[in-house]
Amino acid sequence: MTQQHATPTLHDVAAHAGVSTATVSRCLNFPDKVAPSTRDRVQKAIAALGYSPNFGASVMAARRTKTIGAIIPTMDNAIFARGLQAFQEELRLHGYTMLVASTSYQPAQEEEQIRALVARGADALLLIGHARAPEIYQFLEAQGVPSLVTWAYDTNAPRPSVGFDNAAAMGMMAKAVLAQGHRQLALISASSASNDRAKERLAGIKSAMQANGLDPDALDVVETTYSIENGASALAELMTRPTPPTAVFCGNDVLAVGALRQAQDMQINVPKDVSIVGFDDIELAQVAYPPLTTVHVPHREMGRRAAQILVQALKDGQEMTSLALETNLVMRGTLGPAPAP
Amino acid sequence: MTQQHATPTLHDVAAHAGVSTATVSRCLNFPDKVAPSTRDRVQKAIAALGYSPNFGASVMAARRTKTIGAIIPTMDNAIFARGLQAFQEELRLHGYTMLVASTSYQPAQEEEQIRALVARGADALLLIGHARAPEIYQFLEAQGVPSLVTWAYDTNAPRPSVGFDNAAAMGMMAKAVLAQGHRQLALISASSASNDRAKERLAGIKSAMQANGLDPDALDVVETTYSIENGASALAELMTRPTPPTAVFCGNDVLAVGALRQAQDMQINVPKDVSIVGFDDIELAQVAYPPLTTVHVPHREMGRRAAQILVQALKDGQEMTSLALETNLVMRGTLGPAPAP
DNA sequence: GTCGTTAATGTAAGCCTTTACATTAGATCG
DNA sequence: CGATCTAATGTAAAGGCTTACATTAACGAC
Repeated sequence: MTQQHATPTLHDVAAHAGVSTATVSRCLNFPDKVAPSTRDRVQKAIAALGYSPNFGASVMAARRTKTIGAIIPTMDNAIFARGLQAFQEELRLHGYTMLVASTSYQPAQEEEQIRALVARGADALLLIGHARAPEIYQFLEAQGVPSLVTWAYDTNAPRPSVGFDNAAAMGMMAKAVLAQGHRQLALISASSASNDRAKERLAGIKSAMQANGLDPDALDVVETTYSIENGASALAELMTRPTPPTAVFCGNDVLAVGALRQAQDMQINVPKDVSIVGFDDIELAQVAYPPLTTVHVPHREMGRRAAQILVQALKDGQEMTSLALETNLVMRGTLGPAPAP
Repeated sequence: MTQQHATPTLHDVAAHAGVSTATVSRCLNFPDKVAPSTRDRVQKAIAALGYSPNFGASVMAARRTKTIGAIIPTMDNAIFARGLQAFQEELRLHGYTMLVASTSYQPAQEEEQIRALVARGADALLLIGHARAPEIYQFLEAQGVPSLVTWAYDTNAPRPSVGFDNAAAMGMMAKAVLAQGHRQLALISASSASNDRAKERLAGIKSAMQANGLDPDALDVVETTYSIENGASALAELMTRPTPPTAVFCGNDVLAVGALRQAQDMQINVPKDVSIVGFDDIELAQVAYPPLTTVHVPHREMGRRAAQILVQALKDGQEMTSLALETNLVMRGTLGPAPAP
């Protein structure tokens, strides 16, 4: 006749408080739909029994998990960390949980992860960049899972996004570089095939060149994967070409910092002999030596806003509207005037 | 009479394949418990209907979510990113999903997150460091949620952990520093009050000092929060004291890199005037200038192993056994001989 | 052929909440 | 005071899967 010590259920709470299960449930989900006195009683019962709702049951009954999935290329470097942290913090404020998955910049892995998170009950998804197969969007549509693209902003894209104009941001940087007299330009970039941010940034440079009367095709592009090592070897390659660049754009700060280190190793002075500029303004940038001139992206705000938009959409079922954020140049020590020929 | 296009259920698949729901379920969860021919038929039905199991229902029926929570102090810097990435990858291999939450190094927030993840149905938890209120462990015990501590290894601790001996690791570094003739030592560290890693690392230095006939109390400690900025101001403070240190230990690489930058700003040469050493060996370390001498921690392996241990424990219900990992010194450019007095 | 054994499959009882709808009790008003 | 309305609460039906247990089939051993 000993008391069972199974975890208490809604039922137990209801009995203890002398109300129906519906009332307890309402207390939990819509507190102001129940009379204060009843609410009190129920809350006491909950406390007394140490009740905590059963997640599975509530997911099943309510047909939502209060979970939002975020699918990012990588957690390995800091590019996405700060934005994601902000995203998660904001989500929490609204009672949502974040589920992260990473794809190592592989479209196939991304698709797999998207399906996995949807199967896992994600109520909505945060995606990086617009570029992906149309079937994926159809799939999400069919499953009724809203998705928000971030780290990019494109008025022409059919889907909502919160981010910044990668082309304009990099274009701004290109203008600054050109203003320093550089004419031999190079870019170390991620492969632009399946990465629309990379593609846009490249486009930004090219159009700035064009605006300055330069041939955009003269831009020397090395495509590689984002890593310090790869940034280093890309720079090595560039600097040993017949006509080495005097300014090197990098697709992000990680590459830039690698390039910077390589220049150092090769005894090439930055920015005297060659200028190197990055993109993102992550922590690395200010610590590099010389401190990296780069494009500042408001990662935290982007994450916060994305969360707000998503939660709002989930709440009212409305379409999401895109949001453009500002980027700006951070002039530090790695951009200087072009060396005299 | 149009075909309903509701999402198909197990039931539909069973009907389509001409088997019972139990068989379909088994096909999904224990494929080798069903005859190959049946399995084939079921798989075809699944494909034909585009069936995907309902997460909520399966959680409710199986009483597990196949989700493991990871609670880390922060995602903002790279300290935990790499280990977590490896943790997640390994988890995926076993069909588990990772749920992350961060605490900003606040014990209260950590407790909240632990409860949130458990409420959210986490089957197990990954925790950083041993130090937390006993009630939390009791709570986890009561809820039947296994937890594994990582980023620390302590034979004396009552709970399983996979990590490394923080005291020994930092002790090793201290020995190297002392061998360079340094006698005026300082430490920039996180508050050791609720951070056992910090406490252990401090202890490691002190015992090395003792072993060298130095008074451990002569160690000049500045406690602060992990950030580049704070590392910088801590160094500024230390270097303006009446007898500035000749060697500064840092609780992690983030602090060290901040200190390094500050030294630069103050025109203090590293390592000629002062040596600075870090801990963790994150990406930052090799990019700093001069490249940081630090303690290498096998983050990826730690994450991978933690995942394996946890999954195993979940599978067989056995107790977990601790695992100690090796750390090693990475001598780069920021540790040099003590300057002549 | 009979029995025991094992492998494959089926039956059906949960699992615990949410929520549409029904009911009841007060409050308001003509 | 009866009708109407609203707020608070109750009733009970899903919701889709897992799994203990039951059943059946197949195969050898005797």
